[in-house]
Amino acid sequence: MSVKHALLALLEQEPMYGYQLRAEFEQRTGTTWPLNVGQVYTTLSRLERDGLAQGGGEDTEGHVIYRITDAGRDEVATWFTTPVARTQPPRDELAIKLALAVTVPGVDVATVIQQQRSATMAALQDYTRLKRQATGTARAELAWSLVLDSLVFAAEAEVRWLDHCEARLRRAAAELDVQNSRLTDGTSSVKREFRRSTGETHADRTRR
Amino acid sequence: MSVKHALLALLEQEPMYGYQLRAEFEQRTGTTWPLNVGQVYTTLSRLERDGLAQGGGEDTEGHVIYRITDAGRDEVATWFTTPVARTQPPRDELAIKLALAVTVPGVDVATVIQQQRSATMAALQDYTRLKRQATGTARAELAWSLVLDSLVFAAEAEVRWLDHCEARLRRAAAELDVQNSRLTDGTSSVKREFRRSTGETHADRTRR
DNA sequence: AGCGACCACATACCGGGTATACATATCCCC
DNA sequence: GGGGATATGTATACCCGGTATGTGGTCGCT
Repeated sequence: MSVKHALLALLEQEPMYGYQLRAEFEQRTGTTWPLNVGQVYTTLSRLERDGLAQGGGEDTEGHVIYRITDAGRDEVATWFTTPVARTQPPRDELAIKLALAVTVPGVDVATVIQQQRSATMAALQDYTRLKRQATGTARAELAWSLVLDSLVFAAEAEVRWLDHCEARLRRAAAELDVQNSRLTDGTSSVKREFRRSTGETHADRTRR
Repeated sequence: MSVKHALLALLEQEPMYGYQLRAEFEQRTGTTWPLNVGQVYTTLSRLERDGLAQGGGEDTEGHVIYRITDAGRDEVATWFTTPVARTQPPRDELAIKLALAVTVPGVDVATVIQQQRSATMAALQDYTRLKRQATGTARAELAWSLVLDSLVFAAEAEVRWLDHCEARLRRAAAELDVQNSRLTDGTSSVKREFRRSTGETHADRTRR
């Protein structure tokens, strides 16, 4: 949903055509998330379908110009005033991977963690190198710089989390070994135990 | 791609049927990311199409059992040994939102930041409340606990980043005001300046 | 004239994700 | 014991995000 609202926000500033929207989006985010032109056009047609934008008029050079509607302006306003929901965070590939690595036997979790930390720290190096280039004071430069900072903060948190995981796994190693033998001789009993222990039903889960 | 590999990893442990795969996945992640059953079946059919898993046999109760293939085992192994790429990070809605809020005139950035911080800190409260419930020592409990920690670390980093943004915006306020007048009287010149300054071409961007 | 780049728009296609249909089985309760 | 709510289990339709590709036009270069 972020691309849809971002395009709307750009259209609120000024009517634009598709190609221009992509350029403006990438300028502001420093091409951190390159935006495929095709997605711009499909998104625009959906915006038009939903009555949030309206395209058709041509400018002096024959471009198909899209302009925001009143409903679209409302949508942008609520987007900016409503915080992004943290109740259903997007799937985190790394967290899923580690959760599986811990629970599936025969996976060398320590190595997984170490390799990931190396990769993330390498990414951090790239970010700090890029930061040296983003020293302008223009609004777009500032925005890009903030986006970069967000990547840095996220990567640093990831490294800290990996360290934390290592520590917890080391600490729990002894207990886990005990638990281990209980797990291996009866997988189905474990499963039943899980189902019984969570009062939650299938319908509860599908309903939300 | 994370769901696909997660299901494969579960199948490596033991042949399973669709419904069971969902239960196992949610047990390990503590229903942090509820998994729609439909996605399990579509993913399984894609896995079968790609030769990574193979289903058809029925168990004693008539369930459609899927089992991993050798190619699937290879896929899981490479998944666990290859770190998740940070070169093209997934789109961060909040970062995009702030980048737009900063560059589009007429948006109260300070309020956006404050409201987001409140929401994120509320989420943090929920996480710590949940953490008190996850005190078991079983493998699945440990995995869920680690997933929760990852959410906590990410949320904390987000709050820190928001503080950081506030500070930078305050510091740059004076310069921005100067820049402001230059921006408002010639948007197209800014655009041209951007295009000229980045040596990168459209083809470069689409090619990668 | 021909080649290659860039600009601009449009569409096909795929995978992730949700909602829903449909069929059994179980359980509770009047 | 019949019936409604609930749970299990599989399958499919649909939408959206995202990528790749097709088509046509302009400009500059050799």
